[in-house]
Amino acid sequence: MLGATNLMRSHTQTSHIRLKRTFVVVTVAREKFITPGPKKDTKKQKKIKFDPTDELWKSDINLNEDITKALGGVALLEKERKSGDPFKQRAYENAIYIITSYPARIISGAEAKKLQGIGSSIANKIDEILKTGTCESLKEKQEDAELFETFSQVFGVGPVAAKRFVDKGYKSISDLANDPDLTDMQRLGIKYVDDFKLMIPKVEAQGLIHYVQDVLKELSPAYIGIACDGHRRELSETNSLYMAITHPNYTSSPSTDPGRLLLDLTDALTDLGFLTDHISSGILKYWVRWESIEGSTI
DNA sequence: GCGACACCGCATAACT
DNA sequence: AGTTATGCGA
DNA sequence: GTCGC
Repeated sequence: MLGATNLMRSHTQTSHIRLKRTFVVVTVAREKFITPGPKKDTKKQKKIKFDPTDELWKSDINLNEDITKALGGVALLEKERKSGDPFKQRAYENAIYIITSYPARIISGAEAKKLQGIGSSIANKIDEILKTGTCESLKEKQEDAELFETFSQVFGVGPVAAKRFVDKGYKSISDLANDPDLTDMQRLGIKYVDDFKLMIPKVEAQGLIHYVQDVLKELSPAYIGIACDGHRRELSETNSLYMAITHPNYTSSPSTDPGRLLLDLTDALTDLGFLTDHISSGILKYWVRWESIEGSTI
């Protein structure tokens, strides 16, 4: 939460809106969420540390594209196989990023291993890539990895579900629609798979924000609703929209909060026909899909 | 060799 | 029925 | 997966 004022600290809600094609997400931030955590101290490093701001690392072209490409494939396979261990995944991404930025041709795994972020496992793979041009494991499972990536694009489908779909033999997103075990969120994700990829131009998002703010004002003039995230950062377009809403009398307490702050708003927006599909809904979080109203200027 | 690598709310499944 | 675990998004 | 203890 940016600029956590006293107001934000005691009571906060976020609303995420996406349009035309649109989605609204509303969350109430808890005190814990905006409390800055402890800083970790960095230690000495004997390995060569990657610093993207250093002139030394400024490389316009990737001199090791064969390596990073193969590693990218291996990373995807690992993700598919292990249903996405986030730490392993990050380790691969980090290594690929470093090698891509490396301003010289890598001629051995040992050379790469000197870099902080590249250990023996990736060093060995680099040797294999340099020797054979690829990794053995890549050849057989390439298609699975690609399908895994495709299915992962669906909102509500994570590594576990994506892997399940691959194992079931599905070949396209349209195949997923018939799966008997889809969650509601996944059904919506399939329905709006293209929709979710659309960006919301700034001007359009502003209209949405004002619309929500007007509805909020009508509920109670004391309500406060402000845009966050991409809008706050003045981006020309965003792929989603968040709002934080609150009220002077509101305090976020899971045990006592009846959730009315959020529900009053979403009920009103639903009655107006503004909200359509409800992705999820709770006391602290409310996600919905919404359509622009026919003839409306927003 | 072994834990850290950020955290949390919600929906749903898997428990008891 | 209530409780805990898992998957997911961000 | 890599790193640091």
